[in-house]
Amino acid sequence: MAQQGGRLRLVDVAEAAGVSIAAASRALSGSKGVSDAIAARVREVAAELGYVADAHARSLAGGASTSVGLLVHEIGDPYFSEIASGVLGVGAREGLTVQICHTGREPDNELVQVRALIANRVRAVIIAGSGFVDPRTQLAVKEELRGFQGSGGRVAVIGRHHLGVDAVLPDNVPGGRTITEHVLSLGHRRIAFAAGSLELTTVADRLAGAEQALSAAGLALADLPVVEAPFTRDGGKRAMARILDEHPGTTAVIALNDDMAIGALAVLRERGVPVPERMSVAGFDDVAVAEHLAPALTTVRLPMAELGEQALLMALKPKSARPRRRATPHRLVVRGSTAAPRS
Amino acid sequence: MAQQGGRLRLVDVAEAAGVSIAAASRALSGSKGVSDAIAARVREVAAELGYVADAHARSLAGGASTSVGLLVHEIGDPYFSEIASGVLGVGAREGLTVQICHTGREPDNELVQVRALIANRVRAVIIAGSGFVDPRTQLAVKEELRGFQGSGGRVAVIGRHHLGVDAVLPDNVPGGRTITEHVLSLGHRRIAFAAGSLELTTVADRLAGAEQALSAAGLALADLPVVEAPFTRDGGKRAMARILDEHPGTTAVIALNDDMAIGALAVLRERGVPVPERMSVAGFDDVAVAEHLAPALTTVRLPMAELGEQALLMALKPKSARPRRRATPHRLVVRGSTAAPRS
DNA sequence: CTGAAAGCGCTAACAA
DNA sequence: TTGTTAGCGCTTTCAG
Repeated sequence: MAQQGGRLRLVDVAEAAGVSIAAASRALSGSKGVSDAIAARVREVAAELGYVADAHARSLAGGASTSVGLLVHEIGDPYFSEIASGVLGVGAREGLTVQICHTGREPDNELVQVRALIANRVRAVIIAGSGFVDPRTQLAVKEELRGFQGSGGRVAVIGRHHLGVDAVLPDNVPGGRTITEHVLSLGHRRIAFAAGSLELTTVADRLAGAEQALSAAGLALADLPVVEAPFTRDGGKRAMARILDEHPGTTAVIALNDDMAIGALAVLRERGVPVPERMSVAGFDDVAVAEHLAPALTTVRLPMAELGEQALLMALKPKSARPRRRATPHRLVVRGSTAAPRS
Repeated sequence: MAQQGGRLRLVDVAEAAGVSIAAASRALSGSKGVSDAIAARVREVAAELGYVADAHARSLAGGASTSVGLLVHEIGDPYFSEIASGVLGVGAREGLTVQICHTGREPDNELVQVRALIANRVRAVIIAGSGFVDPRTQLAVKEELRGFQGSGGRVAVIGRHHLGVDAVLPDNVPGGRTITEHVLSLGHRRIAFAAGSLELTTVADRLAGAEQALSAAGLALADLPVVEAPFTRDGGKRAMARILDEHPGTTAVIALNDDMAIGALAVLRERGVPVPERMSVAGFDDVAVAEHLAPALTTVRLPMAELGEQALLMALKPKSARPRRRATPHRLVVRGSTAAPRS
């Protein structure tokens, strides 16, 4: 149960069990080629001593790495922390440790972080969060990941294309259509969009869905205000302010994620614009707090934790000939923040 | 820029630069004893080749580990994800990777997770989140951490006592007093507490602060309902339901964290109890969404990201003779969810 | 089935 | 300053 000074090593366990370190290794790593009797004794002794194998030595020696990497934009953002929760859950179940990096929404950090993960010999790298419309933005990362895969590493992405790897894809396009259809069905025509950077594929996809819904209703996205701002709560504030100032006739705002919607609601509250009476607000993601906002937010639910789980599960499977893609469902969740425009 | 099949190793860089691997090692790890000229050339070649040292080999060979571990209760919980954000921020700045584990609020998982972290040769372990009133609960963990420290590992905790290591301590006791004083000052006397498990030191501390405020006002905590439930949104719902059912005269509820407060607000909304007119609700933590709730939540602000930053910074300093403790400030944030009881 | 021995890629003595 | 060499703790051939 106790160990002092120098941590104990495999030799110590082997000696205590009266076997060779090879046998001890096999017993503990679960490889074939040890009698059940010895395996059992070794495991027992190891447990008694509180021995835990050095993961570094293990992976250096060619054993399987027991850790995976997760890269997100910002771990403090509920969207990503819920994804992370899914990843950690599966990781714990599989006996894997998870290294998490975040770029702080600074795309240039991505390369460094991915390299750090690879340097740590993770078995798999999971990248969550929107990619960029311009594929060149991620050339270096792509290159790095190719090398990683070349040496047996696995890669899975969540909500990102252009990378030629296994992917879990949230329903961004259909979701964009769904939420827009909802707002249209309420009777709104003077709709504005609070969008994150148009460079983000997530934003582009959600807008593409919106466009489909609009065309079906005889409207064109190009005729409606699409205000671009950071894909955050603060960006939502800025976008809402601009919509109010520059497009005063607007009756409904579709924010392209919940965080922006939260920011938008804050501005509307400050300015005394009643929601949904004077302005309907819709979000996207359904983060855990969406239902507790004032008013509760109408949004599109994405199964975030599940996204994370699926991605890790996918990354743990052996590589397939062609990249796997797995679409996840979405669901419209109508709450108090949207209503018919007052006539 | 590119590397195929086998990842490239230090030898490759050394050869390409025309120096010994020792020189290359020194140049890249920034140790003393290389001419600037060679150091520069090696670094240049390495960058060109896209070489990244194998962290496992490096740490196995006795070099400093470049990763730290963070253990939280549940990464999807904003309290912890904001702490994690602080840790990741400092980590990135210091060139450290961060392994995050969560127990899923299952204390029994803690030992396994801590061991996994140690097995990964992290330089430091940071444990965030309440400990347990009964010190025996964590005997094994404590033991494990002692061994870790004995072999040079560093440990810091956030909001947890009993562990004899460096600690960043949120103002739980003073904060508990502050929020209770606020509610008392509004004129409430029929106050109920929605508490997480009384086994959690955080809960005990916040209640202790409440007790101070109550005594000062001539009241006794023992005379007031303290409803125990899980320290989560859902627990908040359960606690609120019980308070409503069993203590109908209650005019104010102090939830011992924001998550519980959010749950409480949900139940009050469902049951049509107006807040704050019929019931005041206060929380604790000031998670990012607290200000966007309906009504906005009166709470005690704890600087979560800073907690994480401080803890990592502390853990990166050399061990001190006696454990460091660093208290962080709190601040009462009065919003719409509390008001005087209607007379 | 078992054990002895050869590394995994790197750093840290040690020599030169 | 440089280069040579001995391991770090483990897994994995390879003999026995």
